[in-house]
Amino acid sequence: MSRKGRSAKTHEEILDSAWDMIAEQGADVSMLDIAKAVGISRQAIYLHFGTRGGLLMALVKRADERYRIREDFFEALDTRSPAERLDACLRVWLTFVPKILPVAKDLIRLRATDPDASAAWEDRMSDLRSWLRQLAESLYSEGALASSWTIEEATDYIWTASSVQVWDLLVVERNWKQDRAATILRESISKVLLK
Amino acid sequence: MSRKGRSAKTHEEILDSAWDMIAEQGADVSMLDIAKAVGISRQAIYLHFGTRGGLLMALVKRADERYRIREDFFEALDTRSPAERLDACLRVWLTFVPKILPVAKDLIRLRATDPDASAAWEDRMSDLRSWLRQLAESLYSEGALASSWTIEEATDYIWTASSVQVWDLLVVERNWKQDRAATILRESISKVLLK
DNA sequence: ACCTTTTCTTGACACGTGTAAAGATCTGCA
DNA sequence: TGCAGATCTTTACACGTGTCAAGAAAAGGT
Repeated sequence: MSRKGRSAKTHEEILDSAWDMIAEQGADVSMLDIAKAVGISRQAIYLHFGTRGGLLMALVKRADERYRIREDFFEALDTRSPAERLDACLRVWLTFVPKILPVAKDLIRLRATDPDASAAWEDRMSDLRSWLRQLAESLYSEGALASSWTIEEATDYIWTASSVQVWDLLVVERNWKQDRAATILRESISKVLLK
Repeated sequence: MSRKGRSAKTHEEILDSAWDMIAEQGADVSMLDIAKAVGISRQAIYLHFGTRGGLLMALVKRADERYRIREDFFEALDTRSPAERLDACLRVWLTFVPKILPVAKDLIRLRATDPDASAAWEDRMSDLRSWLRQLAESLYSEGALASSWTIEEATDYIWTASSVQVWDLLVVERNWKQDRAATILRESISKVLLK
């Protein structure tokens, strides 16, 4: 957990404050702002999380566990009908995306300048893609995938079309309601991939 | 052009160097790096472009004009058959996207912290959406749009699905070849939108 | 050649991230 | 109680963006 010999209490307090503040103000929140809110020094945060990217990554991973994204996804992966399986998996993921949106956006922004943040995010995306690959494989092996798709391309397509970036464009930039965005993304991905 | 009483020669030299350096190293290029390459002081760049976001925006706008994106798009908009029209417009746009990708990515990154960059980019995206809206309108009025789509939603969907962000995910993150990415995006957008 | 205006440079500052080292404080335990 | 180690603070620095003001240098006209 990258906090060699650090207080678990302070650790959690930082995460709690940071989550709330970033949800409200995004990239405008400085490390000093978060430190002040917790009542500690700026450097204490660096001792706990290394960099801003490290803090954001810890927030994402905590959310992963709290919302049981992995468990819910694999439960959806059990759905029998291919079409319903794709729909169920996308429902799970698209329910999770808005929850981590502010933190994930800032993390994506930092990837350009923070190699550690970049590696950690890529690692997590690699996991997500392995789940989506299983989904694509199951669709393929049951003959549900439209003929022109390979498993790899289908995986990448789902990954892209249901990404944080796409969600941000529709919901934040274009003010789509969350339900509407989720519905259209699920329907359009199904239409593109399935026979 | 935001360069009240500044040398046009220096202005162009900055743009030339910045374009090349950002194409190669993206966000790693500092304003000082660019200044050194041109042989001027860091502050001279700020006198010409205000901020890093201003410089990037000037690069994007110069590319808009050089590659005649607007003209080419409206020429494609003249295509008679609805399906071919959508395809032609997407071809034009998706040919342009990779050209501005490095600069656009950095600009998108800066939006979170630079209000001017944010406003300028949003302004440009507003133009693009007005073009896409005309495309969506023409498809709608000729009955080519699948029944569930409104003009506004179709516009936003095309805008999102053919965005710089989506291109980046497929081509940069997932190493898709440009042709393959363009083809799949064109085909999938057509499949989703058209009857 | 001279003077003026335009253009660019220099140096300084505020604020952000990230790193390092030294000192203070708090905690558990003998 | 008092020590030792863990934890946090303080101070300082390097580098980035962005802004400001004073001055040098180049360009132009007369």
